[in-house]
Amino acid sequence: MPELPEVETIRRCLEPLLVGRRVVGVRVRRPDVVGHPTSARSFRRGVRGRTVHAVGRRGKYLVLEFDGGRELVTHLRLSGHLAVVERRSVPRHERIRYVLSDGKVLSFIEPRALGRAYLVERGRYPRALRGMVSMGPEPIAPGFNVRWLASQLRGRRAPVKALLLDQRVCCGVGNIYADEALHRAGVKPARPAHGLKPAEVSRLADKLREVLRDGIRWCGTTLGDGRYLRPDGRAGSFQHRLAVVGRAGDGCRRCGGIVRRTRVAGRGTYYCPGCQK
DNA sequence: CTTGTGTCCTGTAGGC
DNA sequence: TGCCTACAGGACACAA
Repeated sequence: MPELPEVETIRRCLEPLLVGRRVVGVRVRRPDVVGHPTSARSFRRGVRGRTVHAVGRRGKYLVLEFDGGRELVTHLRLSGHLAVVERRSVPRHERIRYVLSDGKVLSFIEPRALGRAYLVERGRYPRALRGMVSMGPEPIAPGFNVRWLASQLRGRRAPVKALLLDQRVCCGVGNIYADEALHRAGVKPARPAHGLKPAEVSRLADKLREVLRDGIRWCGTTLGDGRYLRPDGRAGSFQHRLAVVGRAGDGCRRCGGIVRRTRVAGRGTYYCPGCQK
């Protein structure tokens, strides 16, 4: 499932392939993945003819900036995938197809059809995209620090993991990196947020930033489920460096304890009872 | 406001 | 072998 490091990897891969190219054709194969405007026809008409000026990212959203102040915002949700393919190639589960002026095709592939593409005017986000407006600071940017995290955890009795997954608190963080950050920080995912000591909050802020940066460095996490791939079809490699996710029953690499899988905040959760308190 | 639960969606894994 | 069900989860809707 693409989280901040995966979307950032996708962004970096797409940037040189898309900037300066014009979208000469749009094909919507599955209208319900168009989140805005309401009709696939107006989406198609609004995108066609536009030139990509920049490729950005906000949290887990990928943002293609067009001329004329419009943006194509895409959220990949759980199984979404963006691939640059040849003109003849039609990937399985392709939902939207953008034909580019250089003859290549940007294909929005989404087996579960939960991902969405939105065409909006810059800064004017529709109801369906209000998550973009309420989104917190990027954990890898300077605005995210111990003070911010402490202010968000204060007085909250929800499990600390639930707050890491809250995009208003830690944008871009999803199930994998939340578990990995908590493991690096030595904090049990189910701990009520307000019970964390200042040193633990501080460690968590540091480790969150660290694990996201590592995820980017290793080009994201490709697990068997979800099948995240980079736009050129290559896998990421952070899956080889996961400390707890997917390792239930195996030994913790730090303390030798047995990694467990439980359920926290309604999500499958991996942690080590030996070194996470 | 805060917190927990249900919903969307479909490929895959597991049971019999 | 093949059918069926449960499960996975990000973001949002909604209830208490």
